[in-house]
Amino acid sequence: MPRKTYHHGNLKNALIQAGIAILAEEGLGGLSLRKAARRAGVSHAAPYAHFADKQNLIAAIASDGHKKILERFETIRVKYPDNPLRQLAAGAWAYVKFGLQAPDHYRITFSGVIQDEHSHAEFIEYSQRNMQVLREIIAQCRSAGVLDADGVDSELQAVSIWGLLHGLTLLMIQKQLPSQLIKTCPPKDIVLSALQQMARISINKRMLD
Amino acid sequence: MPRKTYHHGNLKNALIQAGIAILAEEGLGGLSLRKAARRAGVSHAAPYAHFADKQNLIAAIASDGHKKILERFETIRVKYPDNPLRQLAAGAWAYVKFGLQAPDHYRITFSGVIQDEHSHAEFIEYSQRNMQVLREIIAQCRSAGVLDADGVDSELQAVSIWGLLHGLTLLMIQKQLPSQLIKTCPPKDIVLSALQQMARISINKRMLD
DNA sequence: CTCCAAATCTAGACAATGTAAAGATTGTAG
DNA sequence: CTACAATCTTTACATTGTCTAGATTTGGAG
Repeated sequence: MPRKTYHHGNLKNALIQAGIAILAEEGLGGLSLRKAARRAGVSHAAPYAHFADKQNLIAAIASDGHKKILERFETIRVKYPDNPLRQLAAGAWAYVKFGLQAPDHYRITFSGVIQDEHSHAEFIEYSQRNMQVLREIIAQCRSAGVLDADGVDSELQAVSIWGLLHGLTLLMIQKQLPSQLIKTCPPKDIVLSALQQMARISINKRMLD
Repeated sequence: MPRKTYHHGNLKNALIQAGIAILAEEGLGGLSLRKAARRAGVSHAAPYAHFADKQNLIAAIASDGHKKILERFETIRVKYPDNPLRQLAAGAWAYVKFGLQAPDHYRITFSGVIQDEHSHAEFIEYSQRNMQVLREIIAQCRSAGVLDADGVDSELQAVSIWGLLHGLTLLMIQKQLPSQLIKTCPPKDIVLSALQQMARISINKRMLD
């Protein structure tokens, strides 16, 4: 069905949503500017009024991924305001869960399309805020004495935990973990165990929710 | 310069090497079947005698990545035959270093192109052997008492360490770690710290080599 | 050695894609 | 109301993945 108005009205956002939908239905390989334009009901060159090139659409989709992760973090922080350890546990699981629920959206979010520090300001912004949230949670855990400092710089601790979660998420998404393990051990248990090994914290499965 | 013989002689391998070279020079986005064919000095359809489609060339390149990582592991194992802890430390760093030296080769190796378990037998083979090596090193560390078992299933321990290294490698490759940290802390220190946090092992920087 | 089938390579074609250019339509600031 | 800027369409072109038909070469059966 063709549009009534010549102008779409909200094309930029429609293209981002179309892109996310394509990722969900057809995966990374199915994403194209023209297909997104078709879904939004505009001509194949219309996107160029809003995105300089395909990379910029991808950057916008990646920003949206970071934003969604950030929202989940914020939700958890207000849910357990005075329990930083639970924030850490639940936040970690929420992060991984986003990856499992929207695998290709997650992958594109961390696909490393953004090299230039100056372009894609929104992406940089959200990405840094996510890192900042993790830093804060870890700082609070340390202050509360529920997370070992152990002479480890807290920045290095944050980066290590993030790296761990990121790596496991990708390996799970891409089915690269030993099939033996996958059959006997649900993702949640893998994350729980990994977190305990890394941070030596006393958490249980319930605290991931 | 055109070939002398009608038949290339070793086209399959030449295409793989061409692909790896393209990855090094132009990155993931620059890789195309036709470009690889051009480099090998054959027509654009010649690759189809050796690879059913582009995915199969990618799978072959990914297999090569796994093979190179495996070779590094083996080298380290014969270098420190009776020091499993050092095998773990040096192996971990060798893994990350491969990612830093050949970022896009590393990325394509773990890009998750292989979904079907039955196709791409070579990839599955190498991938499993890499996992097996890590398992063995960890088992030896445990037996030698230089790595805490701590009630953690050894498969989960292996997967966690792998996830950690994989995640950190990607974040470093894609420059997604806080720029503040990058400026003050070389990759080697990041890996060393992460390993110590995860496995609570007593290793120093020298042992990574 | 001969000859044929299989393996390998070329040439040509097609659809999909990213993207540039030129022009049409619409919203809006003055 | 009008001129300008933003938005959108149409047309066009190069690149790419992949298919088909045919040419060349190789290896092995007889």
